[in-house]
Amino acid sequence: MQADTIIRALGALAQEHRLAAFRALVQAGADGLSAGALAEALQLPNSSLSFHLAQLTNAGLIIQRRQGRSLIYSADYGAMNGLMGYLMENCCAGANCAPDAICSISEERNVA
Amino acid sequence: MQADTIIRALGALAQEHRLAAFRALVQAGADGLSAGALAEALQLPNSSLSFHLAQLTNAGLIIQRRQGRSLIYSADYGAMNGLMGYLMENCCAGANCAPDAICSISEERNVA
DNA sequence: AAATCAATTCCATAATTATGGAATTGACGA
DNA sequence: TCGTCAATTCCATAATTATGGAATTGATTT
Repeated sequence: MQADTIIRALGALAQEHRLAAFRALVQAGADGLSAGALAEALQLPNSSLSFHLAQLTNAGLIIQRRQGRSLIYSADYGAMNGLMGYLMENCCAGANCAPDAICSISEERNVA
Repeated sequence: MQADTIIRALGALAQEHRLAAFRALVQAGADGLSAGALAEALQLPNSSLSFHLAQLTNAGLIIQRRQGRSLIYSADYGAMNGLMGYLMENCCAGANCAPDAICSISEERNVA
């Protein structure tokens, strides 16, 4: 995974409304949520939400599909995997991990 | 964990030089690296690196300690755990996870 | 206490990012 | 094909963030 892709993903998540939107989608699972439902849930003007959803989409974190007049968004779990794996790559140089380190988990994830 | 804390952490990581610095520290493990060693490794002016290290410290992602004239930085693995757990909280509403979802891993982490 | 070295803070400039009302695009039902 | 609804794009304004040279702070050696 490219550093640039990772930075876009992190930047996309580093914003109050986008973080809230992403988490709502993570929790919604495969069914996803419409833009309208998200705007309602987050109490945001449509144009603002649309801007934020575009950022998340551009960063590859969420996926858009059309259903009638609505656009349905859902989280891309594969992208999340990649993001976390990248952050933990070669954690502790592969050894001497502190007890609270998560290297073992990141390795598990990288294998998958 | 607070949303605001998470946003600061993500924002701190969403920058080329800070992401590189953080990863170098993750890979360095508990020994850490001095500011000078990092500046050398990343080919950055001291003042710029200092600015970025302050952001990472403020976000709680890295820890500073003094060793003689040098300041040694190291990654805070606990903060990373918290960050990832937060992003995956209630993933898929606890059920129906897609095959590529990482819910099981995030639960494992939340328990720890 | 003076010289030196590591690193930070200060500061002005440059660049990027967020906001929301108004206009527009695309899809559906009568 | 007209009216309506869902959502996006446009755009000007406001706010935040990055950069690096020069000055400063703190710690060490002689």
